[in-house]
Amino acid sequence: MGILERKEREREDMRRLILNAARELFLEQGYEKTSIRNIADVIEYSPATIYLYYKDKNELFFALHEEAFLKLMEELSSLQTIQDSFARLIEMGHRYIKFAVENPELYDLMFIMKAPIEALACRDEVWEDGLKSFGLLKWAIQECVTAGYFKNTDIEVSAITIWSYMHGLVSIYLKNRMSMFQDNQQLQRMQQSFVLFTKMIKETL
Amino acid sequence: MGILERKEREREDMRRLILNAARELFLEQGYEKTSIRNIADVIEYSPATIYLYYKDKNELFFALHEEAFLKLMEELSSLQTIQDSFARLIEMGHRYIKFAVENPELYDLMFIMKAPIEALACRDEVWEDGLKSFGLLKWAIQECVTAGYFKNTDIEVSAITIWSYMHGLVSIYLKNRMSMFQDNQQLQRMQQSFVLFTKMIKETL
DNA sequence: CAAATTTACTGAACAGTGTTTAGTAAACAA
DNA sequence: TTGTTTACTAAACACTGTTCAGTAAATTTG
Repeated sequence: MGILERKEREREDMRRLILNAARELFLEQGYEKTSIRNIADVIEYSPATIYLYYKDKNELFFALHEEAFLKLMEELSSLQTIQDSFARLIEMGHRYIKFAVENPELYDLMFIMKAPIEALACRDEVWEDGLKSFGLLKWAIQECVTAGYFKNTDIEVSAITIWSYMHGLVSIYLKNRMSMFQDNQQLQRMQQSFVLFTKMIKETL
Repeated sequence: MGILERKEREREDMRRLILNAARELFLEQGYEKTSIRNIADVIEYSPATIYLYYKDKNELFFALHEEAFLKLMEELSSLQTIQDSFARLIEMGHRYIKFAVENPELYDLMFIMKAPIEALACRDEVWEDGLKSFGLLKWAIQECVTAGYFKNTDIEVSAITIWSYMHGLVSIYLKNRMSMFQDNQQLQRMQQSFVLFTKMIKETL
């Protein structure tokens, strides 16, 4: 009975095909200007076909959101090689900013847009990707505590605080709310602020 | 020649009428589910009429965004009465969080959605509301420096850092990315984080 | 192998969206 | 009173996400 397996394979292939087209369009022209019909055009299938593989647009963008988390985790993976735990946390911050600036649409999908979270909600599942990356941050902080860099023991609260700062910084930038600075100064200001924040956590966490 | 003045008044009235309807619908059913046709229905005019008073949807939501800033500034106005400059800055933070939690749609409009900023961009004006409220934050920080609470003299960088943290905290919450905590714990965690952050800036800024 | 059934897909429709335009009726100016 | 401007709208355009009846091919059954 290899037929069922082949059909399952073909189904996965089709899901990939759709996802690849969706990603392409999404990344090159943004979420708002990407329609199911556009995606259907690219893969040369009818729009209705997409609904045989993804329940709705939210599910489709949830799948992309998962991919995005995979990419972020990949970019943070080589972090374990850094010995000093504080340096590691700082490098984690650098890469988080880099990821957000280089992949604004993916960042939006991961941490701002409703669509993926709505997809989760109506299947009432937990936000595993979020949990996992938040876990990584907590781990990095725990290591700093163990190494004696941080005294504060409530790692969860420390993690929220650090993540809030990081998310705020990049999303103010991504959503064009840094227009009080010249365009060419914005990234510089972010760097300056990041340096200040690292000093803050080093001295008081 | 009182006719021209009356017409101008009528024009303003109509803009108000549209804006009130838009605000009502927007606040009770969200941005995504509010259409020009819905607004037209409420005020009992044709959809096309709205376009005689607002260039497009972006302009309409820019007007609401301005209102929202007025409301935030109002909520922060009675702050000047607080004598101690550090206590004042902290209270400012409290009220910022309160505003965001109580007016999630307005907060979205002010700091996350593209629409209002796009309206600005295509008229190439500066983001005055943003500048003004950022100015208020800088003022509050300057007062803390003057009073000897803060040593750090780069107020602009301090302001970005504090605002980033505040914005991150509330927008993670508003965009439902705090699901790693039970629903009833989320606001508590935010408070705990805020307390930690106040300690951080008190000790190192 | 032929017939019956399942699977994969699509055209067309539904109910909406933002926006534009041609045309109309009322208000105003001459 | 005539001519012109103003305020408004019906209808259309080009879209959107989503559903569903119908079709043709693939697969299973007799």
